[in-house]
Amino acid sequence: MAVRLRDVALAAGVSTATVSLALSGNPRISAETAARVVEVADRLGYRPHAGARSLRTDSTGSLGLVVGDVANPFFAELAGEIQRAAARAGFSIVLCNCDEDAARQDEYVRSLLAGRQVDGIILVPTAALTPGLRMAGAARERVVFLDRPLEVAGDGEAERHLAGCPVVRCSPVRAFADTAALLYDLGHRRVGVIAPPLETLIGRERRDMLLGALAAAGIAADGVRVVAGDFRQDSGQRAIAGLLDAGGGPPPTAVVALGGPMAIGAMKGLRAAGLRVPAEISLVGFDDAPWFELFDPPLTAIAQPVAALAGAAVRSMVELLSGGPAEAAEPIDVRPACRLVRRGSCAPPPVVAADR
Amino acid sequence: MAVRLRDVALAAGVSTATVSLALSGNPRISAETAARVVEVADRLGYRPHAGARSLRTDSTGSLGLVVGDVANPFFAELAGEIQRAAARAGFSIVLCNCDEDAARQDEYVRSLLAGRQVDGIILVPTAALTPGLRMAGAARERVVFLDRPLEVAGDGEAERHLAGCPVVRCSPVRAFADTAALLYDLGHRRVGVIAPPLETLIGRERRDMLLGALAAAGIAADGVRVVAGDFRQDSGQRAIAGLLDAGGGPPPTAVVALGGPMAIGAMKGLRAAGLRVPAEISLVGFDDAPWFELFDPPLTAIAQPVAALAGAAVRSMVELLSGGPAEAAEPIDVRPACRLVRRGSCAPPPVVAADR
DNA sequence: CGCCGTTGGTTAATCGTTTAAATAGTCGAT
DNA sequence: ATCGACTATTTAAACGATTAACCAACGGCG
Repeated sequence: MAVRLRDVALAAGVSTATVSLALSGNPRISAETAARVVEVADRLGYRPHAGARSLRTDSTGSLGLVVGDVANPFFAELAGEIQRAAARAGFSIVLCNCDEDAARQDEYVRSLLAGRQVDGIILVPTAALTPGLRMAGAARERVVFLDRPLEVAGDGEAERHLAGCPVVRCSPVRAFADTAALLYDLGHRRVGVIAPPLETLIGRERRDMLLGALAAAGIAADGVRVVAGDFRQDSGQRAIAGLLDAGGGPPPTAVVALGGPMAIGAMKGLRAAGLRVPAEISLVGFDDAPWFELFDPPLTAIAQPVAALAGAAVRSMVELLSGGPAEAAEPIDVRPACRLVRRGSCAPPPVVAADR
Repeated sequence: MAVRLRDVALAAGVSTATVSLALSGNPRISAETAARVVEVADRLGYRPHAGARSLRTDSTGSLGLVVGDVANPFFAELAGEIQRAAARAGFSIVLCNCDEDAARQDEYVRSLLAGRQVDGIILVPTAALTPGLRMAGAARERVVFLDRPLEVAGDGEAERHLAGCPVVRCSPVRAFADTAALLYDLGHRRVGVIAPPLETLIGRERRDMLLGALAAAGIAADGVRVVAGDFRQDSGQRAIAGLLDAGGGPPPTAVVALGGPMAIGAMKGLRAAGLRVPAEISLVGFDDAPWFELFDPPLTAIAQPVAALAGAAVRSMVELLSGGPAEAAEPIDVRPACRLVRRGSCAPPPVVAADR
């Protein structure tokens, strides 16, 4: 049923070695023979048995992609772009949803890598340094971190190596500065921040960057209130409650949600709380989607250059696989950077609530 | 570096055969030996080399998932659910975006299957019967069609077999009836339909089912106007133009878009045309998303039971792989069926435009 | 003529598992 | 003691591709 190398060899009247070499374009095979072999091969519809090849060469031509959940629109777009970029580079993608769960994430990277199911893994890490990742780093495994940098705690052997895994992301500092300026100019002085989990580096990093930007723009630190979510939509919704009725001073007049689905949750939360956006409270999201413009109100959000990110990730992976620098030191900051796309969800704070 | 079966055998003081048998739970191995082997195996962190296993058993433990584009929210959700269901069944998923392009789709099914990269393919077919699919069907390949049934033109050998591939979907008739009733009751008598490509069976099927429902509800056939899209967002937007200024009678007072992203496009198109939804024109989409409720207005749409669909698809695949009926005749209609989720995008037609 | 280099190809070993077939050991019955 | 009939384990043969090592044929050259 299946046509094997041997069948092609038989049909072309040469040895299997010749077929293999010819198909891989080895110059030791004469042009005529090569041509004949190729012709026969695709007349028979020959495709090399992936397993056999993988056994022999210890490489599979596929990459693992481990994300929180493809249903998250940011990941969906990312997955699409990565698959396309990978296909162009001759790789296929095996998709894994870890549901933002560290244990599941670990299990996926371990089993994909250890079982030689893939040549490498592109990982959008969900959590801080877990045992599995630590091991992967220590073993100099083929992992590229995407979008979220990973914490390197301590300075043991394992950590040093883990740090060596390439990290691909893009800088939000400019977009944060724009956001801060926008909010300040509109008159906001109290802003709520829905951050990613603060146990993770990315959580603290985004928070700190945003806080820095707000401060630089002139919004006093004691005007900002931070609550952490877990990247999921629900956590965004819950966070709104926390932001709104936490004891102490008056509630924020603007909220920025620092992770895709959390912004959607926030919008639902705000609506549930009976607050009108942007008349009574402004909202900025992170990770854009084309249909945000159809929201009520159209959601202002910080967009990541997804295609560029995806391209850089697979490029980085390919390089890593072809013996690139295992000790790649600095995160690769992809250009173009994140950018703020202004839509309708930001407006001046209500007069009664605005101080000064 | 990598720990092989032999390493485990050595460490446990038995032969490789014993290890293999023990790990697969073969009762011919004594309980004590088995226990020892298992213990050693996971102390060493042994994972079988996927390629080697695949070579020997001619099965890979992975399934191909070929869709139009994961960035399409319906596919994104589907992909997530399928990956989870597959994981539960012990399969991993290799993801392929064919960008709603028939040639690319063909290429993916051919290369995945012929190269034994996957055991089977779950396919949301993008087009009518293509040569590649015809061959796949003829060769009794491991393919399950999902969501969109496939046209079986002619009655040659190839077609008969292709028809044998299982088809998993869910019936929209109830939801269509509800839609028709809703529109009728609101007073609509002229409705525009944005259909999938009419060269495809799914396109004609959805159109005909909807038209039937509209007629049954009392909306005369000459009141409905159909224009086809290609499932992509842009085509929905363009379709609106076609629906609106096509010569002849007055424009529709309601539009139903029969495919995910096309509804979003339609909404953009309507807005671009300066029409207010639902005051001036009503809109119903197909394929729901949780954030449709945040749209302006909240988009009424027909939801497919995605998780059920995904579950049925992998179940069907597993059954097929374990020697199920290759001649599986009828499409498997998944329960629960599609259902109409009413939100704010439908209202009575404007009085001036409403006839009678 | 004999030797060498080159060109174009083949032989055979190998990758890590699985599994049919062979083998050793044990026990009971004769 | 001998012969099955088990049981637990091992031996060895695949699976299909890649590739190092080998070889034949042919010219050119001293």
